[in-house]
Amino acid sequence: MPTPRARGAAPAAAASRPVTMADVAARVGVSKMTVSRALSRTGGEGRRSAQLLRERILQTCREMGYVIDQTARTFSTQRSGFIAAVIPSLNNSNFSETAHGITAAVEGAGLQLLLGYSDYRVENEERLLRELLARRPEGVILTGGSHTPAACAMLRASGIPVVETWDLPAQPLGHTVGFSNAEATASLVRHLHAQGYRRIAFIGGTSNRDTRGADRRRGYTEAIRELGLSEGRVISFGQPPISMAQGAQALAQLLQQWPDVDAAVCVSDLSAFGALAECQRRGWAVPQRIAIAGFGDFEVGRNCHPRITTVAVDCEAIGRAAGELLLRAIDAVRIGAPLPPETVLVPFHIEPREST
Amino acid sequence: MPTPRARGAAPAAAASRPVTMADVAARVGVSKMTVSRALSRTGGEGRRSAQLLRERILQTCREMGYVIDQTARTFSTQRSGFIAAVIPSLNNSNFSETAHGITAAVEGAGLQLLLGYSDYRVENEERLLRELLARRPEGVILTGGSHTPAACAMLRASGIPVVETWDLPAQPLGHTVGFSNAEATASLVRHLHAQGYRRIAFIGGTSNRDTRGADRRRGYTEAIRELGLSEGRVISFGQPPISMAQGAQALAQLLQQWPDVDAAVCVSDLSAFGALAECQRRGWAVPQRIAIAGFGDFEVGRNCHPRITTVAVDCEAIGRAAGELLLRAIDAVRIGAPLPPETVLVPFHIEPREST
DNA sequence: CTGTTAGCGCTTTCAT
DNA sequence: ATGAAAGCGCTAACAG
Repeated sequence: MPTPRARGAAPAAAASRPVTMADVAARVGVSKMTVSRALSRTGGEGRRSAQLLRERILQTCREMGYVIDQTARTFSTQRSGFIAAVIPSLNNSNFSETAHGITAAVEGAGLQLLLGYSDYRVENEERLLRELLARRPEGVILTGGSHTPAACAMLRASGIPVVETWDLPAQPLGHTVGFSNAEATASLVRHLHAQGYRRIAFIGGTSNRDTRGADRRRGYTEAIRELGLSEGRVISFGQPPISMAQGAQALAQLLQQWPDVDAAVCVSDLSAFGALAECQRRGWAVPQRIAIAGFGDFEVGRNCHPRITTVAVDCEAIGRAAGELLLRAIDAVRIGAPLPPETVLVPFHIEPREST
Repeated sequence: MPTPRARGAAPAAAASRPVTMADVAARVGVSKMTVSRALSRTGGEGRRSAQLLRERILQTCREMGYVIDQTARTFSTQRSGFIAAVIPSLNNSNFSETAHGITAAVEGAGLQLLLGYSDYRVENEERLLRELLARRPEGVILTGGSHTPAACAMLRASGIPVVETWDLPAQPLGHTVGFSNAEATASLVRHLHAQGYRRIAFIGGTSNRDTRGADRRRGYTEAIRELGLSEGRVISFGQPPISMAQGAQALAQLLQQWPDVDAAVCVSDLSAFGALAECQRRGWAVPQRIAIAGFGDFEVGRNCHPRITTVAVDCEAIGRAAGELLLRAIDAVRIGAPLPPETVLVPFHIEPREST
């Protein structure tokens, strides 16, 4: 049945309006439903004549340059076929590896990953989430456990499964895949203590914008206290994302304020590398004059000289686990039996290198 | 008008079905249209009573955790409200800055950016594009000028504006925002020549997966020839994304194969940094024993010691220009007067630092 | 200013 | 195995 407005039958010309399923059906001389079924059926058995018809339909689609309208399909089936993930920053190998892991986990299930980044701000996360949820993702993966009340409300109202990653929130919104940033940093401090370091400082951000950073500082403080070391050697710089340049600045400030310091634990490998480079610029031997440790096992820390002792986390595994958990949760919702909240702990380990 | 299936009126309980506009309308006691208008109208003048009603509607939306169904809206208006961009890699500050620039340019126009990454493979790009185009983006931004024939066909058939970035393709699909990677690398070689270097090598990838890398190598070769320097000093390593570790390996190979080399031009700052660290490990002074230059002005090259001479490109400007151009093209299509193909050249410059 | 009606392109359901 | 009708949630167009 041709629609009122004229639709070009030209094979692949940039039509003013895209070709619809009805156009294809009209051309083949069948109903829309037959085309719909030909496109969705995976290629079943059927009669010989049906097989041929199906082939003819697919061929016609190709000829006409027809691409199924996923927006209409989504609308009709109430299944968008994608999941949303919000990460703090694109330009951070930890999070981009996590995104890879998510992709790997969900692509087999025919779901697409839609990515957004918050620049480490919960307000941005809220805005992003509003836009993302408006497109009806089948599930959401978040980084960290800190969100605005409005964001939490939207997430709850959406009724879709949520996985929080990279952290162990006290009150999870749904499922969790992560580790204790505080515990990991405390392990690192204990490792340095075992190596003989006693005047250990911490270099990190000030704000609570980066809650993982704050957790790491807390882990440092707790370990220092527990080991009976002298406290208070904490240098704070500005807002995340923590940069190499900030690490360099912080190191300069650190050595001016506490010249006796013998080791610096940095909130990430990026700031650790900045601190390391600053030492090289000043001619201070690392680790002889001062030891430097980081967090996250970034490429730069594995490849610089000396290489940086760090806390290694399997970022891609976080993504894979989050993706798999979300998949199970989505299936569970679909059959009407929501999954009770689960927590997956991912392991971390200290990677001793030449910088300490 | 309540729909057949029961819908919980509970404020923010995890409803099995998301709240719809009809639910909100029923709660407020108006029609769907009034809610629709209250949500879409920017906040005009109107009567005092209408103002109050609008406020009450918005408040009810908030209370009920209502999020507009963008899929239905898209379907109804035939405007998806998003643009798609494909970048080679997430974990590359050049491309993530470009993505930032795109976001900055389009968010004012009420468009959302949907990001995909191809891992430097045109086949991945094609697959991604198929899924993206099925969701009816209003425009597409691509990285580079190399795509599969099928991808080009889909793009053309979609009839939506396309911008290619980071390159100057010989046969653009639509609009272009970029610079000549070959010319930029040639400039760098001429800069090194002016500094007195004569036995200049190139470290880069082998494959044509990274066409920008291949262009840079071509620029190197042309400049070497033009300057009458000795040719052939090219070390190639594996597949992109080019890594720091590959740069280190390549440097070792380079010095073994051509011990007389006095400068190395690397395909990116990442491989340049790997090469630099390898020199430090071997105790070879940079730039005295060998000078090292990179491409892209990455954070690591600005912060390491010595800092790396590089070709600086304003990546965010590429994104902004691409976003603005796409916006104009989308508007032009909407009024039925497609924009003729445009090309925007973004500037680059040599950033001399201590590594040369 | 507000309500009513009629689709957007597809799939589901039921009939043939 | 195929077709016809209904409807997913929203908005454009028109009526009041």
